[in-house]
Amino acid sequence: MKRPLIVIGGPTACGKTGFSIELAKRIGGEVISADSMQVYRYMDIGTAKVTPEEMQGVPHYLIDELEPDEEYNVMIFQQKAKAYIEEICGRGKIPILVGGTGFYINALLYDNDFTETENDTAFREECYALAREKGPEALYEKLKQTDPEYSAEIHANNVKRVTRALEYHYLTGEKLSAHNAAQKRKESPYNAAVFILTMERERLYRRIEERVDSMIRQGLAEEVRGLLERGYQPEMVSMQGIGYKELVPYCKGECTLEEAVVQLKTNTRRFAKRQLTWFRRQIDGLWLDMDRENSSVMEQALRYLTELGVWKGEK
RNA sequence: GCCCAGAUAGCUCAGUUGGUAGAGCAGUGGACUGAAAAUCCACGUGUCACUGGUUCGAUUCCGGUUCUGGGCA
Repeated sequence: MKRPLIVIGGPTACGKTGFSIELAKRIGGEVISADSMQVYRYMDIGTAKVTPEEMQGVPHYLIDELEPDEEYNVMIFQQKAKAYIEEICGRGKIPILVGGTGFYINALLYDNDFTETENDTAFREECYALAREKGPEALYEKLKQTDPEYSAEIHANNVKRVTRALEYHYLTGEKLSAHNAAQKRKESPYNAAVFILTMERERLYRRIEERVDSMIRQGLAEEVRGLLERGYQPEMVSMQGIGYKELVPYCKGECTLEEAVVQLKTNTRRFAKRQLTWFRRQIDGLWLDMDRENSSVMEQALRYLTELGVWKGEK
Protein backbone atom coordinates (compact mmCIF):
# COMPACT_ATOMS: atom_id res chain seq x y z
CA MET A 1 0.00 0.00 0.00
CA LYS A 2 1.29 3.42 -0.97
CA ARG A 3 2.34 5.88 1.70
CA PRO A 4 0.26 9.02 1.99
CA LEU A 5 2.03 12.26 1.16
CA ILE A 6 0.85 15.83 0.98
CA VAL A 7 2.81 18.29 -1.10
CA ILE A 8 2.47 22.05 -0.88
CA GLY A 9 4.33 24.05 -3.49
CA GLY A 10 4.09 27.55 -4.86
CA PRO A 11 6.08 30.70 -5.42
CA THR A 12 7.85 32.57 -2.68
CA ALA A 13 5.66 34.79 -0.49
CA CYS A 14 2.38 33.16 -1.49
CA GLY A 15 1.61 31.88 2.01
CA LYS A 16 2.96 28.32 2.02
CA THR A 17 4.22 28.46 5.60
CA GLY A 18 1.00 29.62 7.18
CA PHE A 19 -1.13 27.27 5.14
CA SER A 20 1.02 24.24 5.82
CA ILE A 21 0.98 24.75 9.57
CA GLU A 22 -2.75 25.26 9.64
CA LEU A 23 -3.21 22.08 7.63
CA ALA A 24 -0.75 20.11 9.75
CA LYS A 25 -2.62 21.03 12.92
CA ARG A 26 -5.91 20.13 11.35
CA ILE A 27 -5.00 16.64 10.14
CA GLY A 28 -2.10 15.63 12.34
CA GLY A 29 0.72 16.24 9.92
CA GLU A 30 4.40 16.99 10.17
CA VAL A 31 6.30 19.26 7.83
CA ILE A 32 9.32 18.40 5.68
CA SER A 33 10.88 21.38 3.98
CA ALA A 34 11.59 21.19 0.25
CA ASP A 35 13.71 24.28 0.23
CA SER A 36 17.32 24.52 -0.83
CA MET A 37 18.15 27.43 1.47
CA GLN A 38 16.17 27.00 4.66
CA VAL A 39 18.27 23.95 5.56
CA TYR A 40 21.08 26.30 6.47
CA ARG A 41 21.53 27.59 9.98
CA TYR A 42 22.04 31.32 10.63
CA MET A 43 20.12 32.14 7.45
CA ASP A 44 16.78 33.05 8.97
CA ILE A 45 15.62 36.45 7.84
CA GLY A 46 16.67 36.23 4.21
CA THR A 47 15.11 32.81 3.67
CA ALA A 48 11.89 33.80 5.45
CA LYS A 49 12.37 30.74 7.59
CA VAL A 50 9.53 29.59 9.87
CA THR A 51 10.07 30.72 13.41
CA PRO A 52 9.58 28.33 16.37
CA GLU A 53 6.50 30.37 17.39
CA GLU A 54 4.98 30.07 13.94
CA MET A 55 5.42 26.29 14.04
CA GLN A 56 2.91 26.08 16.90
CA GLY A 57 4.28 22.73 17.96
CA VAL A 58 4.16 21.18 14.49
CA PRO A 59 7.44 19.30 13.94
CA HIS A 60 9.55 20.57 11.03
CA TYR A 61 12.36 18.75 9.25
CA LEU A 62 15.15 19.80 6.90
CA ILE A 63 15.28 23.23 8.46
CA ASP A 64 18.43 24.37 10.26
CA GLU A 65 20.17 21.08 9.62
CA LEU A 66 23.34 22.23 7.87
CA GLU A 67 26.11 24.78 8.26
CA PRO A 68 26.25 27.32 5.42
CA ASP A 69 29.46 25.79 4.06
CA GLU A 70 28.03 22.27 3.80
CA GLU A 71 26.92 20.79 0.52
CA TYR A 72 23.26 20.31 -0.21
CA ASN A 73 21.65 19.09 -3.42
CA VAL A 74 18.70 17.12 -4.75
CA MET A 75 20.19 13.78 -3.91
CA ILE A 76 20.98 14.65 -0.33
CA PHE A 77 17.55 16.19 0.02
CA GLN A 78 15.89 13.12 -1.42
CA GLN A 79 17.66 10.69 0.88
CA LYS A 80 16.93 12.71 3.98
CA ALA A 81 13.33 13.43 3.04
CA LYS A 82 12.62 9.76 2.37
CA ALA A 83 13.98 8.83 5.78
CA TYR A 84 11.77 11.43 7.45
CA ILE A 85 8.72 10.19 5.57
CA GLU A 86 9.30 6.69 6.93
CA GLU A 87 9.71 8.06 10.40
CA ILE A 88 6.60 10.22 10.28
CA CYS A 89 4.42 7.51 8.78
CA GLY A 90 5.75 5.10 11.37
CA ARG A 91 4.35 7.38 14.03
CA GLY A 92 0.99 7.37 12.30
CA LYS A 93 1.27 10.97 11.17
CA ILE A 94 0.98 12.39 7.67
CA PRO A 95 4.09 13.87 6.05
CA ILE A 96 3.60 17.27 4.42
CA LEU A 97 6.30 18.29 1.98
CA VAL A 98 6.40 22.08 1.78
CA GLY A 99 8.64 24.30 -0.27
CA GLY A 100 9.42 26.34 -3.29
CA THR A 101 12.18 24.25 -4.81
CA GLY A 102 10.22 22.49 -7.53
CA PHE A 103 13.15 20.39 -8.63
CA TYR A 104 13.37 18.84 -5.18
CA ILE A 105 9.65 18.24 -5.01
CA ASN A 106 9.69 16.37 -8.31
CA ALA A 107 12.67 14.29 -7.28
CA LEU A 108 10.85 13.08 -4.20
CA LEU A 109 7.35 12.84 -5.62
CA TYR A 110 8.40 10.69 -8.57
CA ASP A 111 11.34 9.11 -6.76
CA ASN A 112 13.75 9.97 -9.53
CA ASP A 113 16.94 7.99 -9.46
CA PHE A 114 20.15 9.93 -9.08
CA THR A 115 23.01 7.58 -9.72
CA GLU A 116 25.60 8.01 -7.06
CA THR A 117 28.96 9.06 -8.36
CA GLU A 118 32.06 10.55 -6.85
CA ASN A 119 32.40 14.28 -6.81
CA ASP A 120 34.93 15.23 -9.39
CA THR A 121 35.64 18.92 -9.01
CA ALA A 122 38.78 18.64 -11.12
CA PHE A 123 36.73 17.53 -14.12
CA ARG A 124 34.30 20.38 -13.66
CA GLU A 125 37.13 22.85 -13.39
CA GLU A 126 38.52 21.59 -16.66
CA CYS A 127 35.17 22.13 -18.34
CA TYR A 128 34.89 25.64 -16.98
CA ALA A 129 38.40 26.46 -18.03
CA LEU A 130 37.69 25.29 -21.55
CA ALA A 131 34.49 27.32 -21.74
CA ARG A 132 36.27 30.36 -20.38
CA GLU A 133 39.27 30.18 -22.66
CA LYS A 134 37.82 28.87 -25.89
CA GLY A 135 34.19 29.80 -25.44
CA PRO A 136 31.05 27.84 -24.47
CA GLU A 137 30.81 26.46 -28.03
CA ALA A 138 34.06 24.54 -27.59
CA LEU A 139 32.71 22.77 -24.53
CA TYR A 140 29.40 22.19 -26.25
CA GLU A 141 31.22 20.49 -29.15
CA LYS A 142 32.44 17.83 -26.73
CA LEU A 143 28.88 17.13 -25.63
CA LYS A 144 27.81 16.79 -29.25
CA GLN A 145 30.30 13.96 -29.50
CA THR A 146 29.41 12.10 -26.31
CA ASP A 147 25.68 12.74 -26.13
CA PRO A 148 24.17 14.30 -29.26
CA GLU A 149 20.61 13.78 -27.99
CA TYR A 150 21.19 15.84 -24.89
CA SER A 151 23.14 18.49 -26.77
CA ALA A 152 20.13 18.96 -29.03
CA GLU A 153 17.97 19.76 -26.01
CA ILE A 154 20.27 22.20 -24.34
CA HIS A 155 21.74 25.56 -25.31
CA ALA A 156 25.50 25.86 -25.70
CA ASN A 157 25.58 28.88 -23.37
CA ASN A 158 24.25 26.82 -20.50
CA VAL A 159 27.73 25.86 -19.38
CA LYS A 160 26.53 24.49 -16.06
CA ARG A 161 24.17 21.96 -17.63
CA VAL A 162 26.60 21.08 -20.40
CA THR A 163 29.26 20.42 -17.79
CA ARG A 164 26.99 18.17 -15.77
CA ALA A 165 26.11 16.11 -18.85
CA LEU A 166 29.79 15.71 -19.68
CA GLU A 167 30.58 14.82 -16.11
CA TYR A 168 27.82 12.22 -16.06
CA HIS A 169 29.20 10.58 -19.16
CA TYR A 170 32.74 10.80 -17.87
CA LEU A 171 31.89 9.12 -14.57
CA THR A 172 29.35 6.53 -15.67
CA GLY A 173 30.15 5.99 -19.33
CA GLU A 174 26.48 6.49 -20.11
CA LYS A 175 24.45 9.22 -21.73
CA LEU A 176 22.56 11.61 -19.52
CA SER A 177 19.85 11.82 -22.16
CA ALA A 178 19.19 8.08 -21.82
CA HIS A 179 19.08 8.35 -18.04
CA ASN A 180 16.72 11.30 -18.12
CA ALA A 181 14.37 9.61 -20.55
CA ALA A 182 14.07 6.66 -18.17
CA GLN A 183 13.22 8.97 -15.28
CA LYS A 184 10.43 10.78 -17.06
CA ARG A 185 6.83 9.78 -16.57
CA LYS A 186 7.63 7.63 -13.62
CA GLU A 187 4.65 6.89 -11.46
CA SER A 188 4.73 8.25 -7.95
CA PRO A 189 5.31 5.65 -5.23
CA TYR A 190 3.13 7.76 -2.95
CA ASN A 191 -0.56 8.25 -2.58
CA ALA A 192 0.08 11.94 -3.01
CA ALA A 193 -2.11 15.01 -2.83
CA VAL A 194 -0.32 17.90 -4.48
CA PHE A 195 -1.38 21.48 -3.77
CA ILE A 196 0.08 24.40 -5.65
CA LEU A 197 -0.55 27.77 -4.09
CA THR A 198 -0.98 30.79 -6.29
CA MET A 199 -2.37 34.29 -6.36
CA GLU A 200 -2.78 37.21 -8.69
CA ARG A 201 0.61 38.24 -10.03
CA GLU A 202 0.31 41.89 -9.05
CA ARG A 203 -0.62 41.01 -5.51
CA LEU A 204 2.18 38.49 -5.24
CA TYR A 205 4.69 41.10 -6.36
CA ARG A 206 3.33 43.60 -3.88
CA ARG A 207 3.71 41.03 -1.10
CA ILE A 208 7.26 40.31 -2.20
CA GLU A 209 8.20 43.97 -2.01
CA GLU A 210 6.61 44.36 1.38
CA ARG A 211 8.38 41.27 2.63
CA VAL A 212 11.76 42.52 1.44
CA ASP A 213 11.18 45.83 3.23
CA SER A 214 10.27 43.92 6.34
CA MET A 215 13.39 41.74 6.08
CA ILE A 216 15.52 44.86 5.98
CA ARG A 217 13.72 46.20 9.06
CA GLN A 218 14.33 42.90 10.84
CA GLY A 219 18.04 43.25 10.21
CA LEU A 220 18.87 41.30 7.06
CA ALA A 221 22.01 43.38 6.54
CA GLU A 222 23.24 42.43 10.01
CA GLU A 223 22.50 38.77 9.31
CA VAL A 224 24.57 38.88 6.12
CA ARG A 225 27.37 40.74 7.86
CA GLY A 226 27.35 38.09 10.57
CA LEU A 227 27.74 35.31 8.02
CA LEU A 228 30.65 37.10 6.38
CA GLU A 229 32.27 37.60 9.77
CA ARG A 230 31.94 33.89 10.53
CA GLY A 231 33.98 33.35 7.39
CA TYR A 232 31.30 32.19 4.98
CA GLN A 233 32.42 33.24 1.53
CA PRO A 234 30.18 34.94 -1.05
CA GLU A 235 31.07 32.15 -3.52
CA MET A 236 29.39 29.48 -1.39
CA VAL A 237 26.11 28.06 -2.67
CA SER A 238 24.34 29.22 0.47
CA MET A 239 25.56 32.76 -0.04
CA GLN A 240 24.18 32.71 -3.57
CA GLY A 241 20.71 32.63 -2.07
CA ILE A 242 18.43 35.54 -2.86
CA GLY A 243 18.72 38.12 -0.11
CA TYR A 244 22.33 37.21 0.54
CA LYS A 245 24.02 37.74 -2.80
CA GLU A 246 22.40 41.17 -3.13
CA LEU A 247 23.34 42.32 0.36
CA VAL A 248 26.99 41.27 0.25
CA PRO A 249 28.02 44.23 -1.97
CA TYR A 250 26.24 46.58 0.44
CA CYS A 251 28.02 45.04 3.45
CA LYS A 252 31.31 45.50 1.65
CA GLY A 253 30.48 49.14 0.97
CA GLU A 254 30.23 48.64 -2.77
CA CYS A 255 26.69 49.92 -3.15
CA THR A 256 23.99 51.71 -1.20
CA LEU A 257 21.29 49.92 0.75
CA GLU A 258 18.68 51.33 -1.64
CA GLU A 259 20.45 49.82 -4.64
CA ALA A 260 20.73 46.47 -2.92
CA VAL A 261 17.05 46.49 -2.02
CA VAL A 262 15.96 47.30 -5.58
CA GLN A 263 18.08 44.43 -6.86
CA LEU A 264 16.77 42.09 -4.20
CA LYS A 265 13.16 42.87 -5.05
CA THR A 266 13.75 42.33 -8.75
CA ASN A 267 15.53 39.02 -8.19
CA THR A 268 12.80 37.80 -5.87
CA ARG A 269 10.10 38.68 -8.42
CA ARG A 270 11.97 36.80 -11.12
CA PHE A 271 12.43 33.86 -8.84
CA ALA A 272 8.71 33.71 -8.14
CA LYS A 273 8.06 33.80 -11.88
CA ARG A 274 10.46 30.92 -12.50
CA GLN A 275 8.85 28.94 -9.70
CA LEU A 276 5.43 29.43 -11.24
CA THR A 277 6.76 28.23 -14.59
CA TRP A 278 8.11 25.10 -12.94
CA PHE A 279 4.91 24.24 -11.12
CA ARG A 280 2.81 24.99 -14.19
CA ARG A 281 4.89 22.82 -16.47
CA GLN A 282 6.42 20.11 -14.34
CA ILE A 283 3.97 19.16 -11.63
CA ASP A 284 0.36 18.08 -11.70
CA GLY A 285 -1.61 19.23 -8.74
CA LEU A 286 -4.61 21.10 -7.43
CA TRP A 287 -4.05 24.83 -7.69
CA LEU A 288 -5.30 26.79 -4.71
CA ASP A 289 -6.14 30.43 -5.20
CA MET A 290 -4.77 32.21 -2.15
CA ASP A 291 -6.62 35.39 -3.05
CA ARG A 292 -9.66 33.73 -1.52
CA GLU A 293 -10.55 33.54 2.13
CA ASN A 294 -8.41 31.20 4.26
CA SER A 295 -11.29 29.07 5.45
CA SER A 296 -12.61 28.34 1.98
CA VAL A 297 -9.14 27.40 0.72
CA MET A 298 -8.75 25.02 3.66
CA GLU A 299 -12.15 23.49 3.02
CA GLN A 300 -11.26 22.85 -0.61
CA ALA A 301 -7.97 21.27 0.41
CA LEU A 302 -9.55 18.99 3.00
CA ARG A 303 -12.19 17.85 0.52
CA TYR A 304 -9.46 16.95 -1.94
CA LEU A 305 -7.54 15.00 0.69
CA THR A 306 -10.63 13.01 1.57
CA GLU A 307 -11.37 12.27 -2.09
CA LEU A 308 -7.88 10.90 -2.62
CA GLY A 309 -7.98 8.95 0.60
CA VAL A 310 -4.86 10.66 1.86
CA TRP A 311 -6.73 11.75 4.95
CA LYS A 312 -9.59 9.77 6.48
CA GLY A 313 -11.03 12.62 8.47
CA GLU A 314 -9.44 11.93 11.83
CA LYS A 315 -6.23 13.05 13.47
C1' G B 1 3.40 87.63 -16.32
C1' C B 2 7.79 87.01 -19.60
C1' C B 3 11.97 83.96 -21.50
C1' C B 4 14.30 79.16 -22.34
C1' A B 5 14.19 73.82 -22.54
C1' G B 6 11.37 69.42 -22.58
C1' A B 7 6.83 66.26 -23.72
C1' U B 8 8.55 59.32 -27.87
C1' A B 9 7.42 51.80 -24.72
C1' G B 10 5.69 50.74 -17.51
C1' C B 11 10.64 53.88 -16.28
C1' U B 12 15.26 56.58 -18.17
C1' C B 13 16.26 58.25 -22.79
C1' A B 14 18.04 57.90 -28.24
C1' G B 15 16.27 58.78 -33.16
C1' U B 16 13.80 59.95 -37.74
C1' U B 17 18.47 65.57 -43.27
C1' G B 18 9.76 64.80 -43.61
C1' G B 19 8.26 58.23 -45.92
C1' U B 20 4.37 56.12 -38.96
C1' A B 21 10.51 54.45 -34.44
C1' G B 22 14.76 51.73 -30.98
C1' A B 23 18.31 50.97 -26.74
C1' G B 24 19.00 50.05 -21.46
C1' C B 25 16.18 48.85 -17.28
C1' A B 26 11.51 46.77 -15.85
C1' G B 27 8.08 43.03 -17.63
C1' U B 28 6.27 38.30 -20.15
C1' G B 29 6.77 33.20 -21.86
C1' G B 30 9.88 28.93 -21.77
C1' A B 31 13.92 25.13 -20.59
C1' C B 32 15.73 22.33 -16.53
C1' U B 33 16.39 15.25 -13.66
C1' G B 34 23.47 15.36 -8.40
C1' A B 35 24.87 23.49 -7.84
C1' A B 36 17.92 24.63 -8.94
C1' A B 37 17.00 31.02 -4.37
C1' A B 38 21.45 28.18 -9.43
C1' U B 39 22.04 28.15 -14.78
C1' C B 40 20.21 29.14 -19.61
C1' C B 41 16.86 30.59 -24.01
C1' A B 42 13.16 33.63 -26.55
C1' C B 43 9.99 38.04 -26.87
C1' G B 44 9.98 45.44 -28.35
C1' U B 45 2.98 48.79 -32.00
C1' G B 46 3.84 52.75 -28.82
C1' U B 47 -2.82 57.84 -30.16
C1' C B 48 6.06 59.74 -30.98
C1' A B 49 1.21 65.41 -25.43
C1' C B 50 -3.15 67.93 -27.95
C1' U B 51 -4.63 70.95 -32.07
C1' G B 52 -4.38 73.75 -36.68
C1' G B 53 -1.07 74.78 -41.04
C1' U B 54 2.58 73.67 -45.04
C1' U B 55 3.20 69.00 -47.87
C1' C B 56 1.54 63.62 -52.14
C1' G B 57 2.90 62.40 -47.01
C1' A B 58 4.30 65.22 -40.40
C1' U B 59 6.25 61.96 -34.75
C1' U B 60 9.96 65.03 -37.51
C1' C B 61 9.06 71.78 -40.21
C1' C B 62 5.79 76.27 -38.68
C1' G B 63 1.73 78.38 -35.39
C1' G B 64 -1.38 77.78 -31.14
C1' U B 65 -2.94 75.02 -26.56
C1' U B 66 -1.94 72.09 -22.17
C1' C B 67 1.51 70.08 -18.83
C1' U B 68 6.59 69.58 -16.59
C1' G B 69 11.42 71.53 -15.40
C1' G B 70 14.67 75.88 -15.11
C1' G B 71 15.53 81.16 -15.39
C1' C B 72 13.92 86.49 -15.13
C1' A B 73 10.68 89.59 -12.66
